[in-house]
Amino acid sequence: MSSVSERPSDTPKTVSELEQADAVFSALAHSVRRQILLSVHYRGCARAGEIARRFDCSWPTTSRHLSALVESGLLSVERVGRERIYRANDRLLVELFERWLGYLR
Amino acid sequence: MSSVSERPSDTPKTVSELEQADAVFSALAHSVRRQILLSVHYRGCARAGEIARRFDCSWPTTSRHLSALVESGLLSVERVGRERIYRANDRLLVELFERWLGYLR
DNA sequence: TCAACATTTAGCTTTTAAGCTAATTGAAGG
DNA sequence: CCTTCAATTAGCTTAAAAGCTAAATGTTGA
Repeated sequence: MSSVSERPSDTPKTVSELEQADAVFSALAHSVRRQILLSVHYRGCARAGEIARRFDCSWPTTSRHLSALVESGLLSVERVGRERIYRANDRLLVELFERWLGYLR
Repeated sequence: MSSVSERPSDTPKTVSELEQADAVFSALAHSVRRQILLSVHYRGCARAGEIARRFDCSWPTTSRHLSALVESGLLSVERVGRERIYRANDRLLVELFERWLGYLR
């Protein structure tokens, strides 16, 4: 992980960090995705079908929200047989929000 | 501020709280808006022109980003003569992120 | 092997967001 | 007054996101 010296520790560091922040904030911009994220977090893990059943939109639409969350790094998937199990990567969001709380003080 | 009883303190409470979260997360979804927000925060306050000059996009585009930030509650404006002075409402974002850190634990 | 199942991908339409230039508003100062 | 200046609003185009249904993929179990 490259990091430029002479820079205060409370500002964004690497390009990839910026790109990831971008992906994460974009993923969080949709209410259904935020609900999915919290719901997966609270359960520990969830199959795609469980999640899809819980929302008003069609399964393909939810499926796309899931991909967006995975691409942003907020969720990860594991394939188990014909099912896919989603898990929340809490660390990523915790670190991002703590970094921002740092900026704001 | 109305709040329903019998509800765990670490879940969203009111409709307006949900709506505001929605507005805030949408506002944060654009990289330029995040930069504006942090830059106003660091300076304490800034005139529209100072902000507009600092970004690649046209002044009207920046102006719209500013409105989005104001509508979300993340910035507030004060009119002084023919200038408008923007200030960051840090509390809002701090509270939102702390609430989320609460959800994630 | 084949039907049933879980889920995603394709392909499409509609909505929303982002950007620009030109026009407008409204205050300041000669 | 009238010009200049700060900034927004109008009006438009393009691009991106969100939603749907139908088709495809890949797995399981009879």
